[in-house]
Amino acid sequence: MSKDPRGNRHAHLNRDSIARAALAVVDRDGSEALSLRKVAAELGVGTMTLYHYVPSREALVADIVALLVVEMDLTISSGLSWRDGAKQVGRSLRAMALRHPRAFALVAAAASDKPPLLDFARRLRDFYVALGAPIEAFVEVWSVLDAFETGFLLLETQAVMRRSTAPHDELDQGTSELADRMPATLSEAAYEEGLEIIVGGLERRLL
Amino acid sequence: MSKDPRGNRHAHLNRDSIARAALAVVDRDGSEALSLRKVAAELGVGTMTLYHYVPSREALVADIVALLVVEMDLTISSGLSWRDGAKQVGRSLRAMALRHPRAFALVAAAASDKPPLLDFARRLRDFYVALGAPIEAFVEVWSVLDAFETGFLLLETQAVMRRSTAPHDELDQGTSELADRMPATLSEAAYEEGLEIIVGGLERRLL
DNA sequence: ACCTGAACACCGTTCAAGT
DNA sequence: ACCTGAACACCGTTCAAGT
Repeated sequence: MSKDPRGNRHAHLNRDSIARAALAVVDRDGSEALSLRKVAAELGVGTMTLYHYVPSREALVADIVALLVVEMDLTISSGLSWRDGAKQVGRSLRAMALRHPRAFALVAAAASDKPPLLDFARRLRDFYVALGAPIEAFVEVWSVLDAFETGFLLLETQAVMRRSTAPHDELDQGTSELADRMPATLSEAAYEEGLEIIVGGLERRLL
Repeated sequence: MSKDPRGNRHAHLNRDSIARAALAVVDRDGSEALSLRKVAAELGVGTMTLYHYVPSREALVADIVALLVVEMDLTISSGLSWRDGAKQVGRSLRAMALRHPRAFALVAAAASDKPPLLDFARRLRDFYVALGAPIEAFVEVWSVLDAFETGFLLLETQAVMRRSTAPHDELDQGTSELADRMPATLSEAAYEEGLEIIVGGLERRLL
């Protein structure tokens, strides 16, 4: 290991690069296979070196969630309505989930009152306010819409992961039929349908 | 340990009693604290004894989910409409989630194409069919409604668990305000509102 | 100053041995 | 036949020591 001018043995190592390596591990091996030891090995450093940048495994997971959440598109194109803005966010979340199906469970399980998701919620609130949505309604709108999106994408990413592994053999007929219809249902069309129902309902009721 | 007539040293031990002990551990210590070793200690048996009844930790978690899912109320009172049936199921799921806030994450993360949840999906389909809902629409209705309910209750059970621990001190003002308004929003009223929006929207669109 | 191996207290699970 | 301790291959994390 060569030393950089400041004496760091690993100049490429920092909180961000560690989070990216961790996300790569999750994308490849699944979220339950994430371990500090594996991430350290991936980066070619000793396990304990990571503790100089990240205080705990929990913090590392939060960093991964932060990395995923910045991928979301909250840009405001001119003339964007509140309805279309909400749908744009929903589609952007789905695109992120499908880019990282094995990591999405971490987003769904992340605490909504702490930095990575709470910061995102703030960005989202500013987005809605900029679109002219009444701020009082924000938390209501966000919770109902976000609940649907998280729940749906949790199901859809599960289905995506299943598709790339084994089929259902051992199950009886009636049950299998139901299971086999799920992949088709957990689709872009169903998601758009859900978005339309909820965005339409919220508008009629709150705005 | 005394022996029963059949020679079993632990007559009270079976897959169901193990699942109940495991659920008790999760309700008390949280889902991430679940371990076979702890459940065995709770039951006063050696860790390896559990393997004669449950094949793996994964199966034990599935058994816990099955235990939770049978708590749901799918009884059909006479004259029940499809709309009210859907709401009854939604309220029953919420009641279950609030009875087991620390265990609900296991339900949300459970595979929807395997026995515990798939069996429940079948019961649910029969319930909707009995209420006169068109069977073709079932998977669509179920996925949109279930997505909202799972997502919402994941947020609400998180908030419930937070309430029984520390408050938010270290966060800056604007962010805290947002976080502080969440508990009030993740309430029965918001859940009912979401149910009404979605059930109404689905009826208008599919039925 | 910066990094890290050894060690500790946990896991799930296999296997061979206890009664 | 029924049960289980010891052991293995993993964890996250502490602490004391390496350069």
